[in-house]
Amino acid sequence: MPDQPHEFVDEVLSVIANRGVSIALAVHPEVGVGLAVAVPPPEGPSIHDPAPTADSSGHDPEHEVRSFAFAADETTSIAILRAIENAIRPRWVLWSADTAVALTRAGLRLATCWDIAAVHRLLHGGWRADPALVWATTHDLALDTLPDPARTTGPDLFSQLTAETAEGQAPPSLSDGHLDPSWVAERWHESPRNLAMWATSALRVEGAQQRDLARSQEPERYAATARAESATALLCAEMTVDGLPLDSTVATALIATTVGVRPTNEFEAAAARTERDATVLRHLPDHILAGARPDLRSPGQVKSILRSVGIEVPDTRAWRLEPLRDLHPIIPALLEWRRIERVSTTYGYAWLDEHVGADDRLRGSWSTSDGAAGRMTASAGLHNLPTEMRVAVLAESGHVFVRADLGQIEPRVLAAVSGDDSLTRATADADMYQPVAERLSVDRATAKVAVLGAMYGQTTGHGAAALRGLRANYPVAMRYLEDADRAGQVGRELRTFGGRRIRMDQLNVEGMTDQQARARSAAQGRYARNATVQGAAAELFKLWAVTVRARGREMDARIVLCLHDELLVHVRSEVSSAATQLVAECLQEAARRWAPVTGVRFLADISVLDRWGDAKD
DNA sequence: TGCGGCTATTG
DNA sequence: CACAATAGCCGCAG
Repeated sequence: MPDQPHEFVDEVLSVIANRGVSIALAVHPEVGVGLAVAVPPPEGPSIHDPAPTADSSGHDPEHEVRSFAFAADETTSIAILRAIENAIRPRWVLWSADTAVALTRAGLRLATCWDIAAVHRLLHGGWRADPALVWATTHDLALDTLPDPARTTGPDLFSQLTAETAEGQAPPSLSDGHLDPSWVAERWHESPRNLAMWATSALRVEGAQQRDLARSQEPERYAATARAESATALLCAEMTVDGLPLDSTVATALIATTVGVRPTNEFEAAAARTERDATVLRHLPDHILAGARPDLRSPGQVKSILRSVGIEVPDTRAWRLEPLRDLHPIIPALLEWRRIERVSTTYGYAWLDEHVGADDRLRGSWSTSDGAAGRMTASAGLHNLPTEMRVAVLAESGHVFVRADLGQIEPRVLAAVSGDDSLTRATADADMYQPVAERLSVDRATAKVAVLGAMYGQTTGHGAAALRGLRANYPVAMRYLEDADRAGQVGRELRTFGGRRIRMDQLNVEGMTDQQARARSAAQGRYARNATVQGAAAELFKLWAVTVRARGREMDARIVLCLHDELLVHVRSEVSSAATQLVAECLQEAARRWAPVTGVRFLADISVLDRWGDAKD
């Protein structure tokens, strides 16, 4: 047992010589490092084993799992991992992206990984992907017998069993096969030895996921998606830690022009609120104001006060009130109040205080995929920052943003995943709605609405006539969408092009009227129809992003924002043209790897900016 | 206290 | 108000 970090590294590397091998990792800042790796036996494959059968881990049964443990503080742990990373660049197997966030915070940015949770979400859909569930799924255990972590009394309940496993290499599982909940909660980091066993469990799960991918409908493509998802988890960890450069002075000024100067205490804040409400309430007759003051934040009360001035509306959404502007002065006053109230509550001083650090970085947490079609998600308003606020997103001194967005990504992706030759030919045009319009003998706007309507499942309105034209001219693509729609309507399982499972388990029509059930079924159809396109677009986008991350490392290009079809890369000013070229090349590389045969053209609009808000669309 | 509904923002 | 997301507030059930 080595007691110096470099001896430990040497021992690990003496066992793992080849680059790119999978090493499972469990790490804790106060405990140390645990590693596990599958290695071939030293004498080579044995010849006397008559019929080697793949075990549940999915790894070659000839391979022996070796585990390593080292007690260390956080700094030493990071140094060890960095030495191994630099020597052989392994594919680090992680239980989840939490580990990647912790390592990134500590200054270690891994090149590649296998994110067990992300791969689980890819293969099985849904959001939950904790070790207990993933373990049970990969071991074909019944999910209804999953131990409830909340009701577990701790180690004492299973002390005999865990004492036994602590001596050997067996993963910490119960007699029924489920992961021991006390390990999931606490015990995994009680000692370096436990970390090594926890890593061993992770390695078995990774092997099982590889096995499941190998047996899937499209083994190579789905496995490629799993690797890209894992790399995306590393990118998300970095965006979570780094944040988005934001000039808080500019942001503060913007907020001030809308809601006024920052209140210095609760009293001032309340007074400003009352004053704001009064700009609307003064348009009301006295007898309404005589009772309790109406609450403008309550949609029901807004409806009643509008009724009191003779305006009857089914709801009070802005788009519905907008045409009624001239009917009564309270309408424009209310719309303006809503705009200001919105800034005040969601993108005001509280938002600034909570999410923007002293280093002028806006930080939210990023996740690799939502629970549905697989797009990335972000909190802290990173994905829905009002366009006016984007002028505050400012590159650091000596830096610029390279901003790139994919043009017409969803219809191009539809052409690729459906394999529609006619639609693929249309993608040769930089504006693919133009050739579609010519083919349908309609104007461009109509063609665009029709194509989008087909992907969203719209069946009524102006696009309806053009929809028939689409079916006649692009039958393969339209059939692809209609097949997905039908599957969704009856709750049949569906996967995106890259293999993401689209869950359809919310088919609960109990207690519904026939009409409600039909509406639900139609909604699921639209959902499924769109998820195949939106999900596949997300797969291409993520592959593009992680390619930029990998290739941009040398010039220290940092992706600071991902917005479904848009990338914002923060780079030193002197490499801006190299970075621009890189982003363009990475798109072509990603497209080639994602859909190597279809010949669909993908394009990006790329510009160099100081401020995100200077982007021209 | 938790959750559905309403509203607003984005792609 | 087609498809998706996050977020804040209100009203109501438990």
